[in-house]
This record gives sequence, C-alpha cells and structure tokens, in this order.
Amino acid sequence: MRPKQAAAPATNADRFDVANRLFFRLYQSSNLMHKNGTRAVWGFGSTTQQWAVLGALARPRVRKDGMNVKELIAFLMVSRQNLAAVLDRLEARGWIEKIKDAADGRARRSRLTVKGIAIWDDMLVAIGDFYEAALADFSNEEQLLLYRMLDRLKDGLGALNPGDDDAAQPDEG
Amino acid sequence: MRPKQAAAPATNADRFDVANRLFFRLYQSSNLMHKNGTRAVWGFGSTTQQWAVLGALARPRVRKDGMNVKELIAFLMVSRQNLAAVLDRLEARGWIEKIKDAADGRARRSRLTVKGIAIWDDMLVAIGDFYEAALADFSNEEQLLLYRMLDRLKDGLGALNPGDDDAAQPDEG
DNA sequence: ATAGAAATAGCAATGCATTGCTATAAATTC
DNA sequence: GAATTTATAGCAATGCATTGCTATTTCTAT
Repeated sequence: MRPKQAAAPATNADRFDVANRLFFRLYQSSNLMHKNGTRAVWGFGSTTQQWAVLGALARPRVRKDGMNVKELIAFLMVSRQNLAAVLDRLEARGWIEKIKDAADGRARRSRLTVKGIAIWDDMLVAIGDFYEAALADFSNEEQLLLYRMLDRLKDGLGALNPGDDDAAQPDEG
Repeated sequence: MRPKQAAAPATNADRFDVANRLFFRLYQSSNLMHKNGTRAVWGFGSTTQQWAVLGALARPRVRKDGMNVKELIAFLMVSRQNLAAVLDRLEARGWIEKIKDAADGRARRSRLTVKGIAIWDDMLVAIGDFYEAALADFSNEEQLLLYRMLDRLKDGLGALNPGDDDAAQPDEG
C-alpha cells in the first residue's frame, strides 16, 4: 500500500519520530535551563523557579500590590503546594512579604520587599547574560519565532488538562 | 528619545523581553509535558522520565545488549544520581535488568526485560495519542521546525556547562 | 441567617533532579 | 607490578513538582 502522491507524505512513523525527538529536546532543554540557569544565579542564593516568581512579582503592574496565590498559580502554571514552598523560602530570606488583601479578607498578597527588589535588580544582569549566552546562535527573528512556537506548544499541552478550565491567560507585561 | 531609524530595531530591552518570554514558555511547556504526559502513562505505572529511559533502551540498536550508566547519562543528559534512582525503580518493577558487560568487567548494562518490552509496546499507543493531541495545532513542517529549534536551544544551553566537555552527541535511532 | 463557595494553610507521600562526598572493583598506563 | 583512571554503588542533603487529604477563615448567594 503506497502513498497516493509521489511527494513522500509523512508516514505515521515519521510523525511519531519527529514528535518523539521534539519532546525529548524539550525535556533536555528544560533540564539544562534549570541546571545552568540556577548556576547563573547561584551567587545570589536563588534558583530558576525562584527567579520565575520574583520576575512575576517584579512586573510594573503588580510590583506595588503584589499577587495572591491564585493569581500566581494561574500565571506560573504550577501547583498550589509547589508554589507555597517556593514562597516560603523567599519569605524566609526576606525577599518577599505577605500582606493582607485590602479587598478580600481571605486573600494574602505576596509582594517584593525592598531587599527583594534590590536583589532582583542585581540578578537581572546575570539573567541577561544567561539569556544572551544561551541564545547566542539565534537571531532576533528566530528568538521571536521560537517563543511563538513554544507559546503554541504550551497551549497544546495545556489543553490536555482534564479539569483545568481556568487556563486563563494573564498578560505578561 | 526616539529611535533613529523608522524600522524600529530591537533594543536591548526588547531582546531581553523576548528571551524572558521564551524561557518562561519553555518552563511552562516542560511542566505541562511532565504533568499531562505522566497522566497519559499513569495507567501503566510509569512517568515521563521513566518513559524516556525505556525509550532509550527500546531503540533497535541497543535493545539486545542494553546501555551502561555512562551511555545513558550522555544520551539523556541527566545526573548519575538521578538516573540511578530511576533505573532502580524500573528494575524493582521488573521492566529492566542489569547484566554484566562482557567486554568491560566494571560496567553493567541496563536492558529491557521481556516484560519491559511488552509494557513499552503498550505504552507506545498512549504516547502516540499524547503526541498527536499535544501537537494537534502543528503541521508536520512546523513540528520539524520546532524540533530543530529546540535542538539548537539545547546546544546553546549545553554550551554553558563549565566542566562537561564530554557533551558527545549520541545518535537517536 | 444559613449554606455554599473561595482563599489560604497545613500534613503526608511520591518522584524527579541536582550537588557533594566516599568506597570498591576493574581496566589502563607507565 | 604499581599507580592512575574509569565504572559503578552508596550515603546525605536540598529543591522542585505533583497528588491527595483536612481545616479555617472569609466572602457570596439564597
């Protein structure tokens, strides 16, 4: 049973093979990002996951009032239990503080402290160097293209969630 | 202060922002891959990392004689200690066995058992479905493009390793 | 006011991933 | 033959990430 067209369409095996390599590269890239990224900010006592949280809280629109746990979970797409541990470490180090939400008595907002802001500003230099080195082989256009494809991949992977219909897309400013 | 050219060249801030979003999407995609991928093979009692090891050992060229720890570390790009724990779990479940290397008395080769091969064949169906669903929004050409970009990203991230000069690239057949 | 939903906190377990250290056995090199 | 390197194993610690469960406080809807 041959394909009808001579243009050599991808077989199921071909498709599986490409997808397999794709996700394997995702797995390897993620591990390397965490390993070498953590090394890049090791001098500050931080890790990649902590820098993700700090980066979320440092955004201009939320820097003043912080974010509550629900917002951070939606933004970072991690579990509540995982996030709580990271927030506890950041709080213990004095980089963030938990304040009561003025509007909602149940909620507590995590906000950068003065110390946290200072550390973050220093870390930004190391993070910038890390980005530059890791993406040295990519042009600006390619970086944008890769970002957009990873964004779609994230959406494709997120759509597989059974219950999580609240996959709201917070802005990223 | 306006840009000199009307073509709006990328500023340093633009470059940082794109890189920042790119790695954030990598972080999110990886988390989702592990979470939903593990759900996809949960019925078999497996996880994504275990399926990566099984997939490595199931390749035609190594299926008969297996791989030793050093080869697996180079292939999967994980630490020795992490791999040992995963291999122990697979061995305890009877999916792999550790045999003595005929050529090198120090080395032990991890090889799929008959049971492991049977489970892997079943898992392949679930994995194929997972791939299809996660990449439903991508054409064949886009999947190939994304794979190639992730491959380069992996290389860029791997080049940041201080000591690891043995970043040999094993084939993937 | 009462019931239900939502936001947080905590306990417990499993698995992944890293680093650092030591020890043993076998191969290689000199 | 002796010294070094290589491959594996084990112990210990830290951090990330998930799931499942319960409890408390507060807000909202009836």
